Amino acid sequence: MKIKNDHNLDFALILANHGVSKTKFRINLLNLFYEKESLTVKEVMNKFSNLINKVTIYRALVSFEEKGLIHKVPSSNNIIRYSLCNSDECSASLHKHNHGHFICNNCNQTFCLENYKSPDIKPVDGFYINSLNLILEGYCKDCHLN
Amino acid sequence: MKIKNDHNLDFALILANHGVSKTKFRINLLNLFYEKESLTVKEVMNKFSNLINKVTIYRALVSFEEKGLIHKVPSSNNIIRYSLCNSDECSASLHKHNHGHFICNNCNQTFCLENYKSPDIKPVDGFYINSLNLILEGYCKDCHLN
DNA sequence: CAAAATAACGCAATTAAGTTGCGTTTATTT
DNA sequence: AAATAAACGCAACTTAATTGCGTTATTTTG
Ligand SMILES: [Mn+2]
Ligand SMILES: [Mn+2]
Ligand SMILES: [Zn+2]
Ligand SMILES: [Zn+2]
Repeated sequence: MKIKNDHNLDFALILANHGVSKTKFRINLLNLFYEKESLTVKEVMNKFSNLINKVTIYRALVSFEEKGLIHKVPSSNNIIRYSLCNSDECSASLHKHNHGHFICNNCNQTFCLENYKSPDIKPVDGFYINSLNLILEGYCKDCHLN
Repeated sequence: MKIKNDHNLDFALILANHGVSKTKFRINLLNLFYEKESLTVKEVMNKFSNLINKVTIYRALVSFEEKGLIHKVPSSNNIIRYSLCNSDECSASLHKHNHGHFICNNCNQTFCLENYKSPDIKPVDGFYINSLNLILEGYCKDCHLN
């Protein structure tokens, strides 16, 4: 029992429970997702000071996604963002959050908007639904002023 | 008064009203948006049989967007989609639709889901909101079977 | 309506996100 | 500890998106 991170979580154990190999990098990557609401490949690269090969990051993200640890967040630019799955609301094959997410079109940070409740997922004739996301975009406090 | 399209609309006039130059291509492009729920650059290119330079398409889409004719549709892949603004719900600076949109992760078609009502836009402390989108993703009827 | 001004267009070159193959290293299983 | 499987790094590649610039089409003005 040697957990020493800001979340009192055993990230190696979480990885193991999801069938993901617990390498140093992947443990740190999972930790990172607990610190930031959402991440892009570039943001991960910067966080690791470019010491990790970008291909490794891409493949780790795909692996995390396949094993139900993270999911993609829709946005209007052409950069893929990932966000930690909420164990209450997400399963490996059906992702939703009960609240909206705000994406700043300048700094690209994302923020949870607890005020915005997203509708429940209900089946629709002939559509196989994998995810539901309520996306708000615009400028955050910092970026609006500039 | 020589309007001969499937929508009984004078696309040249609409362009003029929005301050967009009415070239043959842009008239046809606007027409195209009235036929398809959403479009990517590649889809536009194919519709014009690759006769229009892709840079021209990119710049026309940016122009349409700036003038409030179309807006981006968030998605989880890295390809930008545009959709016609709804004059009832969209303004040049604030875009929303009152219903969710479904994106097929295989054929990339989009479908309006009138059953899914999106919440109203309400101001949030320190956030400047430009758009609200309710995005559902998965597989459409055709692509689910394959 | 013709000239001047402005906006759109096409082409070539570039940037940057994302992917693939393969040999090597690290982790997991037996 | 040996065998198996997964992760990693590097180089090369693909493709979406952007930029510069000279040319052509549209719009504005006298
Ligand atoms: Mn999820
Ligand atoms: Mn709109
Ligand atoms: Zn911002
Ligand atoms: Zn489909």
